[in-house]
Amino acid sequence: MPELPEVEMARRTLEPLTGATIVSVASEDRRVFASSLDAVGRVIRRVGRRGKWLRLELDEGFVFSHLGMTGGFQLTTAKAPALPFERVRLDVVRRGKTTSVRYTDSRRFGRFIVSATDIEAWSELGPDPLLDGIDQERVLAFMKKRKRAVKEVLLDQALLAGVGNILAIEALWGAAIDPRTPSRSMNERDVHVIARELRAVIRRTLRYREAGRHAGHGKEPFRVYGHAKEPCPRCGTPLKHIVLGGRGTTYCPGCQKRHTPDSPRK
DNA sequence: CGGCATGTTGCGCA
DNA sequence: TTGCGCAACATGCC
Repeated sequence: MPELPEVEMARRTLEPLTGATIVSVASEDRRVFASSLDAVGRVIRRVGRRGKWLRLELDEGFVFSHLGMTGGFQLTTAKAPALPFERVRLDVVRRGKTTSVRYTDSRRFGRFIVSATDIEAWSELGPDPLLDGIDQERVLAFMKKRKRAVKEVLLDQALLAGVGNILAIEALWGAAIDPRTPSRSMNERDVHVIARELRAVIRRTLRYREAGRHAGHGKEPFRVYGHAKEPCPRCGTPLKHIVLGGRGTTYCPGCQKRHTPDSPRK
C-alpha cells in the first residue's frame, strides 16, 4: 500500500470517521500497536496525512498510523469477524451508527500509535508534495548538502515526505536523470525537472488508484518500475535493474544521464 | 526452493 | 562525526 498516493487513498477511506466518537481500541500486537493514551470517548476531529503517515486528530490526542509495506485500512461493521492479518481494531460511533475500523498488515512493518502528543516521526517529516508543493530552492540546497546518489536523497522523508522507491524511480526516469548521479551535482534545472516529474507521477498514480477503487480500469501508471529488461518507453534501450542504497532500482541506461538533456554539465 | 518486495532502523566498519 | 553497505524485521507471492 505504501507511497504517498496509496496513503492518501487510505486517508480518504478514513475521512468519513470525522466527527465520530471512539468507543473501543483493541490490539494484541505489541509490534504494530502502541498506546500511551486512553482514546475511548475521544472524538475524531480531522483525518490528516503527511507523507506516508496518517494522523487522526482527536479532541484530545492523536492516532498515528504508518502502513509500512503491507498495511491497510478497511471500514466494516462491529459484528464483522476479524479480517486476515487484522492487527488493530478501532470502533467508533456517530449519530448512533457504529463503524469498525480494521488495520490489517501481513508483514507488520506498519504502526498504529495512540498518543497524547505529536510523535517524532511525524514532526521530522519534510514538506508534503501534495499539501505543501515542492520548494525547488530548498530541494536544491538539500541536494547540495548530501553525498549520496540523487535517488537515495529523494527517499529521505525529511526532504519531501511521501516519496518512496517507486515514485523516485519513475520521477528520475521522467526527468531522464541517472539515479546514481551524486545529488551534489544536481543543478537548478535538474531539480525543476524532478519536481515536475514527481508532481506528474503522484497525480497519475492517484488518478489510477481512484479509478481502481470503483471500476478497475485505467492505464498502469508505472513506466519503468516492474519493467526491467523491457524496452525503455522513450528510447527502446532495455531497462536495467540495479541495487542502489539497498533498494531495487530500474532505470534506462540509454537515456537516463547524469545531467538533464537541455543543460549538459561538464 | 530461491528470490524479490511500495519501508524504516540500527549496527559495524572505514 | 560522517558515510555507507547490509542485515533485520515478517510474510506473501511468483
